[in-house]
Amino acid sequence: MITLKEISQQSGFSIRTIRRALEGMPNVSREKREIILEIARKNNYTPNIAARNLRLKKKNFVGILFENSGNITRKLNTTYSALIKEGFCPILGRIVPGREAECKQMLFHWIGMVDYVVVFPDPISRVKEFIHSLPQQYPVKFIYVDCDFVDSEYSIPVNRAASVRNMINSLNEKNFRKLLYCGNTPSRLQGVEEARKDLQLSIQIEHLASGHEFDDGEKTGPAVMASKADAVFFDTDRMATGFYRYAAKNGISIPQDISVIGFDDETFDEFLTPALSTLAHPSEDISNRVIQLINGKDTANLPPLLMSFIIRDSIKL
Amino acid sequence: MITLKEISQQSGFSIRTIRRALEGMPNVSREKREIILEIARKNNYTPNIAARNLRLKKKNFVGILFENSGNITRKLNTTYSALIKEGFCPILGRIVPGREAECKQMLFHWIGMVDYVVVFPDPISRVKEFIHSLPQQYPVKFIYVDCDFVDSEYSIPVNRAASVRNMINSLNEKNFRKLLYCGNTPSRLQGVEEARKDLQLSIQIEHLASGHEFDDGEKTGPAVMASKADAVFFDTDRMATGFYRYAAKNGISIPQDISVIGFDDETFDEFLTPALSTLAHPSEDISNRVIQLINGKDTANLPPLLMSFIIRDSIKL
DNA sequence: CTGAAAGCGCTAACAC
DNA sequence: GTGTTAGCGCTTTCAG
Repeated sequence: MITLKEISQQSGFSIRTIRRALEGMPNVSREKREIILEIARKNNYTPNIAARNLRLKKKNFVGILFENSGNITRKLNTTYSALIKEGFCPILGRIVPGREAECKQMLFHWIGMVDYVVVFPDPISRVKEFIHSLPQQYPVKFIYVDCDFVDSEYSIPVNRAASVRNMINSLNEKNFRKLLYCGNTPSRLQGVEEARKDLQLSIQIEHLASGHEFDDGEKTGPAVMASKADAVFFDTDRMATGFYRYAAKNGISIPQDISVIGFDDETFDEFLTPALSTLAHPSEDISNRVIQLINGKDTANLPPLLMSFIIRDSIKL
Repeated sequence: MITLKEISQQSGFSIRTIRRALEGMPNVSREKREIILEIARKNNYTPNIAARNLRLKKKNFVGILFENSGNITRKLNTTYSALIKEGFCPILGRIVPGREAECKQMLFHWIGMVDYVVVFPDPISRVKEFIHSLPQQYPVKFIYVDCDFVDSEYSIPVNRAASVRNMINSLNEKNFRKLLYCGNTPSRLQGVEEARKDLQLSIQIEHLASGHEFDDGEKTGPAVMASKADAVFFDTDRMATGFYRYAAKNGISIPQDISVIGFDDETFDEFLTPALSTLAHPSEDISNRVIQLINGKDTANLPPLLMSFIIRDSIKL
């Protein structure tokens, strides 16, 4: 890895001249420029961005912390690309429940590299306290995406309750008779309540409390079918996948016997059989707000974002 | 973000003393140490690692390039954790087919930050030329994991053919009559051939050429069933998932009617119904070799790694 | 047209 | 015990 200084020594010109040549600035004689460019090319010169940032007191890196262990979700991917497009360099880091220490060590390395860290907690986070404790510990700004348990000026809120309400309204318009909500998340429950109260619905809604993992989805199978609902809405796509297993084992056809709706729009949803309908995070909107925040704009007064209802084969139309 | 210099100014002691206090070194009087620690704590001092690395000409960051767009695979996760455990800081970056420019820009930022970049190509890579071109362009060392199309002293080879052969041998021992291999990948084909030649097999093997995406798996459905094989082995888990859809739509029971084996051990495999059997990458072995390489050990003479055959519900025993 | 030099935040050799 | 200083690779101001 050759440096400006070395190019300067090899060529005999000053560092200032090297830079002028490399940056294509005027005021360098043709011959010198060519000599310099030749040396740079031959040695594969690339500037040391760490040194540049140090000098400029400016940081091109933006941290992205995400919790979901296996999947890089759609919203994260969109933000990642948007950051690169804006000239930043995203660096990804995982938070794994039970391995918070790893994450701390990583953040420690990030100091001096990043001004901002975008946090994407799991829709149902298992490391709330840890995420909560971050801002006090590191001299960087944390941007919280769809994270209702942290209050910060750098928040990008998503109104999940309103999104659930809209989804229920849509089912109602499609003449579904009875929806069973399966899970136990405040935002979803609130959405269900809002739908019941605010809208004139003919659809009947019931709630079945349960966990929100794969196994929970499978376990609720008998109760779901006993409810005689014609549609079931789960807390997570994982859960819905669990219910798929119950259905497969018990001769239940989706969506003929019951329509299924998940939450999150995980990448595998469309590869399930039948492809899973779900509520999807507003990836584009999120990445736009992230960019705005990093560029110093105040987004505190903007309204919360909404998720969209993605209808796939798991819904009987 | 407070710096050593500022602590020095606020306290009136020299930078050297500050460091000694902060690092817990001897030769600082108790009172001074306490004053210093107090200032540091109050201002939340964290060292600027970028500056430290610049000074030490040492780089704690290790890049990890991965191609698989939605999933962070098991082998990548294991390496990630291992690196942190060893005191390095992994920074993740995606390669997305069609977006090589994004990746280049990212790598550009990494220069000066990293000495090593670990590359995890997709099992069936769509950016071979790009990956091939990397070493010539950036002054860092690229470590290639299970990447048979690049030849480098920093390679971690995985013998996929031998792994396939072992899997077939195992099926043979379980008294399967006929295996259909579905796909079109040289390494798998070679494994099939080796099994045929080297082993005394009673199992019959046929090959059905096809693509290796989700849709290809679904499309091969009729031919797979027509083959009367009692087990089918696909090029990828994605493909196997596609075949699951065909099975679901056509009343075919897995594994009663046919056993299914994938390749990759994607995170969603165990959530499919039935849970998908597959060949899994040797995550632990890979991460160990990565660490060895980064620590300057020569692994060129070590034997290639082997994948393991993970038997789940999709195989009839 | 070209060069010298300061300084970003940190570490470590060397002095007192 | 404590302070001074050079230098990592880069950018930029100022002087010729």
